[in-house]
Amino acid sequence: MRKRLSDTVEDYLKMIYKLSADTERVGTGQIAEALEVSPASVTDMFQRLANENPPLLDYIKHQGVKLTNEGRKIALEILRHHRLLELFLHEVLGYSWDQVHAEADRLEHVISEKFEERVAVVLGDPQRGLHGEPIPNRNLEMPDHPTSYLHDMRPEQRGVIHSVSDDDPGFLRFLKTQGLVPGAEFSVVDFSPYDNNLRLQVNGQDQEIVLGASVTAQLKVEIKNAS
Amino acid sequence: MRKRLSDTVEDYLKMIYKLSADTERVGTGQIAEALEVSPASVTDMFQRLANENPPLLDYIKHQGVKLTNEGRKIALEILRHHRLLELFLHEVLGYSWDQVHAEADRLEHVISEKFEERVAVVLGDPQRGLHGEPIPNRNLEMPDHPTSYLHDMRPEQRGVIHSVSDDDPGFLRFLKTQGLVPGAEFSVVDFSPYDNNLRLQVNGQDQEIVLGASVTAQLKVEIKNAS
DNA sequence: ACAATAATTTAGATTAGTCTAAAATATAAT
DNA sequence: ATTATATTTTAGACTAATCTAAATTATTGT
Ligand SMILES: [Mn+2]
Ligand SMILES: [Mn+2]
Ligand SMILES: [Mn+2]
Ligand SMILES: [Mn+2]
Repeated sequence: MRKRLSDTVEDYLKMIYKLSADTERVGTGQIAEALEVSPASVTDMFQRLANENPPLLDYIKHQGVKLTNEGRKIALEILRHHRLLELFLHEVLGYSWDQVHAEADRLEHVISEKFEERVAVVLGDPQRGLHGEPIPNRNLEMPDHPTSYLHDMRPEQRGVIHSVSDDDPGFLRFLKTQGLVPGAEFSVVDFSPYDNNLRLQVNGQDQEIVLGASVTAQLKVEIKNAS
Repeated sequence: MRKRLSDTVEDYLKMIYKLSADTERVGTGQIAEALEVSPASVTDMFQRLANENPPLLDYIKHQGVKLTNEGRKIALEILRHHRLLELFLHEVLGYSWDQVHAEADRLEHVISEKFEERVAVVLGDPQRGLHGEPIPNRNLEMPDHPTSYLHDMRPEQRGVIHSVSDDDPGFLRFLKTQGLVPGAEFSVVDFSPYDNNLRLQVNGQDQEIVLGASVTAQLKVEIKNAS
């Protein structure tokens, strides 16, 4: 039995995990920005979590933090809850894909292991969330998944939308109108170097679409090998 | 939009509502006992809730509190959440009737109005909870329900179990083995004045059973008119 | 290499919810 | 009607999580 952690602590760990995809260490300012709290609050929390027993963070002054194995386990636990819940809200309670995130963000801290397990069974042990994200398995191992963004693709390349940023309902509704859902195949037809706009042809859509960097940086893709 | 209240505040209001079934005003000590906090903490909370805008409690020093209409609405809201959730956990996720309470006690504070509504629809707008309790309707009106306890019945009387105290898993499992579930009909065959034991014949059970006051005081009954 | 700027940390304060110990008040008993 | 007991309230303190303002440390540009 692990000590009961506050929602706040769980949110910090989850966010540190997410931002660790990009950089080895995560800085005070990044977390302050992402969680919308002051940098001073973040420093305080970093210190507290690094002094926990066992430590949840590896903290070096002025250089930010790295999750310990303990801390990562907790982050993955919460992420599993979140993604199972989103799917559950959609499949069982009929939420639309832009409505699930906010509800899951609260419930993820509150459900028991039993609830998690029952939901997983009802859903048939899914490996991917409603927005395409990989779901950590029962042992909290994260399945392999692509790490490229649409943002970095160039003309001639073909790909499949893997997963999309899920926290902005308006953005999600927009994506759906454009057919940009996980599994959608597309090819890049043009690139504008100054604004980083990409022109795409999405399979099944009759019009080509042009997307700015603020959109393309939110879409993870699997890049198809040229055949 | 009502201001977001803490889980703690919601628990106080819910408990005050429950204890108000017996006495007009609820005292400091009763709540301290029920919520397992010190009397000093309760006094503090009584004062804070009475000074809210609008006030959630009507507090008179040394005489305890009464819910205001505002306070009652919140208590009923949480109670509706709790009872819908218990039923949902049982029907949809396969929890047994002794396992639902603890989970619902945490989730009740966290689900949105939308979640509540979807669950109500999935369950077919139930009027009674898994342990027989009345469920406040969408407008937070509590349906009519009996207020007698098995404890106060006497030989010759017949009755139906209406609802049972739901917070002790062991107690709930015991009740099930005795056939003492909501809807069960029975007749009182004997009463022992010194220990308040009651001997019952429960319909469908072959053995008569003897129940002490600590059991009979936990069972709400509908008393059948002699016919 | 050194000053200017940016990021981070420390210091001190605040709020909700809790506690223990002491003071005040109400209830019960003689 | 006093006294004894039980209950409630007040006073003062603690923790988690936050803030602002000031101090410190890093980074960057010249
Ligand atoms: Mn999400
Ligand atoms: Mn879990
Ligand atoms: Mn319950
Ligand atoms: Mn509600």
